[in-house]
Amino acid sequence: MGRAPCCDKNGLKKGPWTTEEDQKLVDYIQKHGYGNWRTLPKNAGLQRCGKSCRLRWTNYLRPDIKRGRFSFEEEETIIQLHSILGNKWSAIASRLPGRTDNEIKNYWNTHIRKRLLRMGIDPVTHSPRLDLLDISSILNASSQMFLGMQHYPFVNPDLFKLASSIMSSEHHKDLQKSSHQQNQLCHPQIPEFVQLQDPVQQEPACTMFNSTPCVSLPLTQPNLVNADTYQSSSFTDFTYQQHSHHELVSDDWHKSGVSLTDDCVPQLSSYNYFTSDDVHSLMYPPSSEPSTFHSNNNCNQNFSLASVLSTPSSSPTPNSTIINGSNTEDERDQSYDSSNMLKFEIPNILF
DNA sequence: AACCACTTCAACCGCCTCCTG
DNA sequence: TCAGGAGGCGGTTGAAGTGGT
Repeated sequence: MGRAPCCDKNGLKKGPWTTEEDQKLVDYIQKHGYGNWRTLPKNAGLQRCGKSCRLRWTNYLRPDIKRGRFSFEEEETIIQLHSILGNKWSAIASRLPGRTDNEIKNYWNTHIRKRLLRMGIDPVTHSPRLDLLDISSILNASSQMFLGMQHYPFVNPDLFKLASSIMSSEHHKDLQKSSHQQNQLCHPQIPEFVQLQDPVQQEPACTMFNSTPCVSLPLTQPNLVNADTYQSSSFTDFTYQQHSHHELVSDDWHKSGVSLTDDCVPQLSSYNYFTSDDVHSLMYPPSSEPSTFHSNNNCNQNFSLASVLSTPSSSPTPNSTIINGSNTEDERDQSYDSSNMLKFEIPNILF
């Protein structure tokens, strides 16, 4: 359907807001509250589009906005949530009190994204950039991709619970629509939002079990399972990609050492953590050749391209550590060295 | 001091979803 | 059920700021 402009653009001011305009908007909202942005500018005596007023209020004038630098914890949270939610800036912002989606989006694009790229990490997938790796080795290894699944590190459970709750609420209605169909196939204890069906294919997008598609996940967004489930399954974005394009049948799970519970939940045996040396070798490789990334441990076929890792004590200091502004980019890079964020390893099978 | 390149971020644009009549 | 409006969201832009020469 056609969509009329949100406002008559003729005679409406654009561009930076003046202090007078800000004051008018603040005064009006303090007296009458916000809402009905279409009529608000007229009532407030502003020659502005309602959308412009809303944006100005939500991104700048709102009294609860936290201005200033992002703390280390905030940045860590952004990265972890982004690895799960993708560019859902509003969802990410909802978990960072005082921060707006616009601010987080800008910060991601101007700081975090660049840093990840410098580190050879794809900011979209949170995986090592494949264009920097030996593709042939990767292809050869792809058939063994699932063998090391039991060694995946896992997303910080707390963060994952947050993300799960976000996505759960966001997709609640959609899930209500589709879940009853899937429920016939799945165990009743399977949370609704792991039973999504690919709306396009009309078949499970990620069938994990060949005969009984208990868990199917949408292709249009990162894998997301219940937080409690995730503590024992630990998908990464990389595995998501693989699973999305290669149906994972039950044999794969059995071969990989993943046991299936009655709840159709894969059980993983252990979590992996990484030493700071491992991270350092990744972030500061001896040469620009990505293939020189060394596999740090003795777990053969250990494929842990985790974008977000468990950070139970992620904060390097008891108090928030400011990493934006006063610190240089290099210093900020190094600050990751002392945390276990952004740690992943290249499996031996890729060499 | 002037110029240029680069970075930052507020603001805009257009699309999408939800709500209402 | 559907059309249309309102609000929300993510991508993009461009002015202002900053640093280097």
